[in-house]
Amino acid sequence: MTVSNTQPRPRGVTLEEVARLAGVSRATVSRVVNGSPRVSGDVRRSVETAVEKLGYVPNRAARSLVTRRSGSIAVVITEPTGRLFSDPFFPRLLRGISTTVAARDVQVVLLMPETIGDSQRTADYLVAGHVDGAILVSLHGDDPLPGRIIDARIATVVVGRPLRNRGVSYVDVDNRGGARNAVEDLIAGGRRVIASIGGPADMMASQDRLHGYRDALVAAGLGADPTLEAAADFTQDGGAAAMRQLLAARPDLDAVFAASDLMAAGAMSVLDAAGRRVPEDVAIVGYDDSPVAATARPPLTSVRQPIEEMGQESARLLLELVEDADRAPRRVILTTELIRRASSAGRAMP
Amino acid sequence: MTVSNTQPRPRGVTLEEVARLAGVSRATVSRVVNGSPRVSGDVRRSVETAVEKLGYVPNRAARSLVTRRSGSIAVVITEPTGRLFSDPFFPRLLRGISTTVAARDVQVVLLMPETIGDSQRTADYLVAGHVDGAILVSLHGDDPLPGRIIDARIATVVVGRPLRNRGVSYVDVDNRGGARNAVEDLIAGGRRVIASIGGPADMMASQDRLHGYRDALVAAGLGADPTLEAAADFTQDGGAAAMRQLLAARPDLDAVFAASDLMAAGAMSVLDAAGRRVPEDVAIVGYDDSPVAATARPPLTSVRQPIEEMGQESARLLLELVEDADRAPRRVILTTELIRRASSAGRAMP
DNA sequence: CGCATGTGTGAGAGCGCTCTCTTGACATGG
DNA sequence: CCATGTCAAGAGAGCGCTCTCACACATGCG
Repeated sequence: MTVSNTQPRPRGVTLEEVARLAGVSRATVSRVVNGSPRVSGDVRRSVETAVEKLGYVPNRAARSLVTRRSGSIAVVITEPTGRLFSDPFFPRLLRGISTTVAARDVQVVLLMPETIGDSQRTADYLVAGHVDGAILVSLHGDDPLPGRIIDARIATVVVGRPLRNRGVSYVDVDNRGGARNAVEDLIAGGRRVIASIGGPADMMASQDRLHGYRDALVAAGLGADPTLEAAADFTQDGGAAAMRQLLAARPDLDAVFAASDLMAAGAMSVLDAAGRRVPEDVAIVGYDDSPVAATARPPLTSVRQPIEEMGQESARLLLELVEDADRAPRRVILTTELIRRASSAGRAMP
Repeated sequence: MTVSNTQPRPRGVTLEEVARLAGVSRATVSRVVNGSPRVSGDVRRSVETAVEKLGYVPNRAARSLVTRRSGSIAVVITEPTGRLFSDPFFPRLLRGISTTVAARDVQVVLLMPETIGDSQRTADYLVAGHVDGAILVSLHGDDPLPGRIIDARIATVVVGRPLRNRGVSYVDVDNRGGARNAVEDLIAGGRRVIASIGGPADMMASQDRLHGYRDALVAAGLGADPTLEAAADFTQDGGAAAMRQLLAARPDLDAVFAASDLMAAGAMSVLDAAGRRVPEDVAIVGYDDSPVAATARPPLTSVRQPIEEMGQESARLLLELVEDADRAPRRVILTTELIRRASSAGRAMP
C-alpha cells in the first residue's frame, strides 16, 4: 500500500459512546441501528435520541469486517473507445445504477481497467471479495474478466448480452428487434436496396443488430445480400469508410441502416460528398439516439434505448443476487423505440 | 442497513495463514506486504513466496479499521442535466481520475445525488469519513454540499472553479482564455459583429467564457454590447432560442460564439432556417469539441479542453491533500486548444 | 406451584489487520 | 569480558462492530 499516514485521522462517534449515553449495552444500540424487532419501545427511543444527539454514523469498515459484506458493488467498464465515450450512454447508465443502489445504502465503486495489467488487478480486486458484486459493462468477446469472476462465484450482472458465459445474469436491450423495426420502417417508406453498416463483429450488440436488419429484409421478401453489408467500429470515420465501400459496391442502394449514430453521421457526410441527397436519394437511420442524431442535418432517425432503465435493472438484478447467491441467473430484455426524423422520410409520404 | 446476510461469505486467506506457511509472525508478513525496509532478504522472500502460493490479498476492511483510512475517494456528480449528459465529458474525466488513483491502489466511489435528500445523505456519508477525500464535479452556485464537506475538513478538490469557497483546491480549464482565443480567431477572420450565446449565469464556466468573449472584443477595439449577448442553458434548444432572439435584435451580426457545441448546433439550425449561410454570412464557433462538433454540417470550430488531464490533475491534487491535510489549497489551470473547422472560415481566406 | 416457553438485554468473543513495545541476536568499544 | 548500540522479528493490544450465548424476568399451562 502506497498510502502512508502522516496525519492521525479524526475518530468518529462509536457504538460504545452511544450506548453509554443511552444507558444500554453496545449490543442493544447495534440492534436499534440495524432495525432489529427485539427491542422495546422505550429503549429504542432513548437509543435513537442518543444517536441523534451524538451524530452517530456506523463505521463501515468495522461492520464489513464482521459481516463479510462491503456494502458496495463494482461497476466495471472495459471499453477503451466507442460508444461509451461518444454519447451519454455511460453517465446515464451509471445514473440508473446509482439511484437504485443508493436507495439500498450500497455504494458504487468504479473500475476502469485500461491495460491488460489493469484488468488482472481488477479481477484480483473483485475476487478478493472487496465488493459484494459486480456489474460488467460492454464486453468484447475476448475479455477474460467475466470468466474469471464468474468462476470465483462473485455475484455478477452483465450489461449487454455476453458472447460467452451464457449462464450469467444480464440486462440487454432488444437490439435485434430494434434493428428490425428500423429497417421495416425503411421498407415501409418505399426503400428496396438497403445497406447495413455494422459494428465490431466481436460485440454481441453488433451481431444482434445485423441479425435484426436481415430479419426485416427476409420478412419483406427482399433477402439478405453480403454486398450490402459492411462492418465498422462504431466511429464516424469508420462509418464514412464503410459508406464509401458500400457506394462503390452497390451504387444502386437507396437506404442505409447504421448500427450507431456516429457511423450514420460519417455515412451522411460521404453521401453528401457523393452528391446523394438524404433522404431523397438515400434514407438513413442510426442507432442510440445520441445528441448527434438530433443535431445532424437532416436530423437522424434513430433507435432509442432505455439506458437509465438498463442501469436500474442491472442494479436490481445484482442486489437480488447478492441477497441470494443461489438464485438462478436471470435475463432482462428491454425494448427500444424508433425515433423518426427527417433522414428516413419515406418516398411516398402522405 | 437493509442488506441481510442469508449466505455466509467466503473467507479469504489471512495474514495469519501466510505467517504460518512462511514460519514467521503476523507482524513480519504485514511488514513485507506493506513494504517496510526492516525485513531481511531471506525472510522477505519466503513471505513473498507464501503470499504468492496462497493468493493472499489484504482485507481492506480490517486494514481500514485500524489505519482509519478507507483507501478510496469519492467522486461527486451533482449535475442533473447539461454537458455531463450531452457529451463525453463525464466518462473522460472519470477515466483520468481512475487511471491516476488506480496507480496508487485507491478506489473510486461514485456518488450521484439527484434530490436534495440524496445530497444530504451524500454529505453525511462524506462527513462520516467513509472516504479519504472527495472530488466535486460541476457545481452550481447554490449547491450547499461543498461548504458542508469543506467545513468538516474533508480533503476536497473541485473540478471547475467554484463560485464560492475560494479557499478550496480546484482544477479548471482556462475558460476565459479559451473563449478569448476563439473570438480573436473570428475577428482575425474579418468578423466585426460577433454575438455570444452563453451558459447558465450561475455557473462559473459560463461567466468565464463570457468574460473571455468580451476581452477579445475590447482588445480589438470593438467593445462589448449587451444586445449581442444572450444566455441559454448549454442545450441545443436553448441555443436555438437564443439565436432567434439575437437574430431579431441584431440582424447585422456576422459571427456567433457559443459556449457549448450543442448550443452552437441549435444556433446553426436557426441560421439555416433564416437563410443565413455558415460560414459565409455568419461564422460560428462552439465549445467542448464534442462529437457533435465534428458531425455538424458544416463541421464546427470548437474549443477543446484537456478533459482526461483535468481528471488526472484533480486526482493528483486530492491524493496530495489526503497525504498531508495541512497542505495549502492549490489551483491548476489547464489550457485549451482551438480546433478550427469550416464553420468559422474567414472571409478573406488566402 | 413447578416447569416449559418466550422475550428483552447484556457479556464477551472475535472479524483481520497495524503498530507499539519488547525481546533476542549480534557487532562494537572500552 | 561486559556495557552499549543496532536491527530483525515476535507478542499482544485494540480498531468498532456484529452476533451468539447466557441470563433475568414474564407468561402460560398442567
